[in-house]
Amino acid sequence: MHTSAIKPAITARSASKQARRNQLIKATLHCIARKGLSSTTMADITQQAGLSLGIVNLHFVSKERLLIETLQYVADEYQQGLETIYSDQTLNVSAKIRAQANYDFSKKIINRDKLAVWFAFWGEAKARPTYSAICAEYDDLVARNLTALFDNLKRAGDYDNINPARAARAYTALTDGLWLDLLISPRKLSVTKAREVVNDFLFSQFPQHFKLPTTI
Amino acid sequence: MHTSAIKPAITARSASKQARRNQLIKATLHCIARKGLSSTTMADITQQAGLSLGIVNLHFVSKERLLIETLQYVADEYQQGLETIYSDQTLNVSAKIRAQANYDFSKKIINRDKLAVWFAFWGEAKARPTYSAICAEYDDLVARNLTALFDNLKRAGDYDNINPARAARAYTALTDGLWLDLLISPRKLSVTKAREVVNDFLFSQFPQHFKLPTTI
DNA sequence: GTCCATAATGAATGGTTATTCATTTTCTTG
DNA sequence: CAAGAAAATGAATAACCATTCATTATGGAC
Repeated sequence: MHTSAIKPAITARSASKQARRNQLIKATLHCIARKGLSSTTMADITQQAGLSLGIVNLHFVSKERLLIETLQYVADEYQQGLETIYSDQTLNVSAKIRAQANYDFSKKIINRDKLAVWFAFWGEAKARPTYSAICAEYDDLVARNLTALFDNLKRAGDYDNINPARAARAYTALTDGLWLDLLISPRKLSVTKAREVVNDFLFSQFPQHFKLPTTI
Repeated sequence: MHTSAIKPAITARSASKQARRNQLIKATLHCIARKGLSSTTMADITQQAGLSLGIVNLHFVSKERLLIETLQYVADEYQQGLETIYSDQTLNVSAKIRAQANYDFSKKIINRDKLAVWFAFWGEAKARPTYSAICAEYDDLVARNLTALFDNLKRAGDYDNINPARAARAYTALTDGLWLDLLISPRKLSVTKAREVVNDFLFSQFPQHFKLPTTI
């Protein structure tokens, strides 16, 4: 009763706090996707969450902090998915690359709402160092791991002309650019087509390890 | 005296009006790059231009209109440069592609201020159809022309595996992504490196028409 | 030089929005 | 159940900002 009573109380309390924070972050995501970063207000967010106006300041101190934690949330989610792939011992090198390509264009990562949030923050990044710091961090993870994977493939095949670091740069730039296209002109570019573009790229760099997409 | 006096007066007047508009657009560009789209105010813009507070409403009716015309200005500038290349009769197909690649990473196009402006608007694009319409328009121009150029190369060489439309998509996505990288982490990616990535890509797609970059 | 049309100014206005905090509600503990 | 702490509320506040418009400056025509 004595000692055991303390811990549940603390956990229950902090758990509920974390739940509220997540609830507000989710609401923020939704609002940014619908209205854009610049015209999302505290009233929008709290209404979307079904809570009262003062709640954000109670849990996040300020709007700016909430926005930062929202970006961090999306970045963390993406990063975790990738780390699961990178650390999966059952996958060989090319399977890992394929897994990342699938992941990068999976429903979890690229619904238009999440894309809108990414680009909303990227748009403000130059003016706000905190935003670019968060973005740069995940960029680094991808660059390091992909370079290592490509380097492995290079040793495994006949790929004298390949520069692994540059190929990794190209891959991330390619996916970022395709995401942008999916956001801006979804009528012109479908997810299926975007996948084909990535597959083309991988095949052109490592023809011994990736298949040529079915339709030319 | 009679008839000749009318014309100069009109031109002088309208020229001065256009000059004021351009002055304000330039100031807007500068402010967005420094402070971000969301925290650029009318006071910022007019101060930057060295003019009075009411001037924007006089020349552009509203802030929103000024922003739209600012985006249009940057988009037009980019588009004009490209059209000059596409219509240059002295260049053959691969020279045109090389010219575009040079142009896309020239000082005129990618100073960080202009990149910041592009991405600021892209960030708001989902929530504001007017923005995405302007962006989509230039996207289309590039897609059509590059596809045609790649198609030409395909006929000229031994490129059975190439899908010209997809290669064009890949090129634009690649450059968009590299621009983003240059904006977010300029410490990690230099313009020189970005150019190498693009050259690698062109070589990998059309090895008979582009040179392998010097350093692997 | 005078007049007048046009351009520019910036103080005042009104609408919007983040933040605060006194009050109320909810939940835990004994 | 009582009491008290923690969480939540939302009306009030204060800051900010786009827009307006009465007033002033400018420059060309005669």
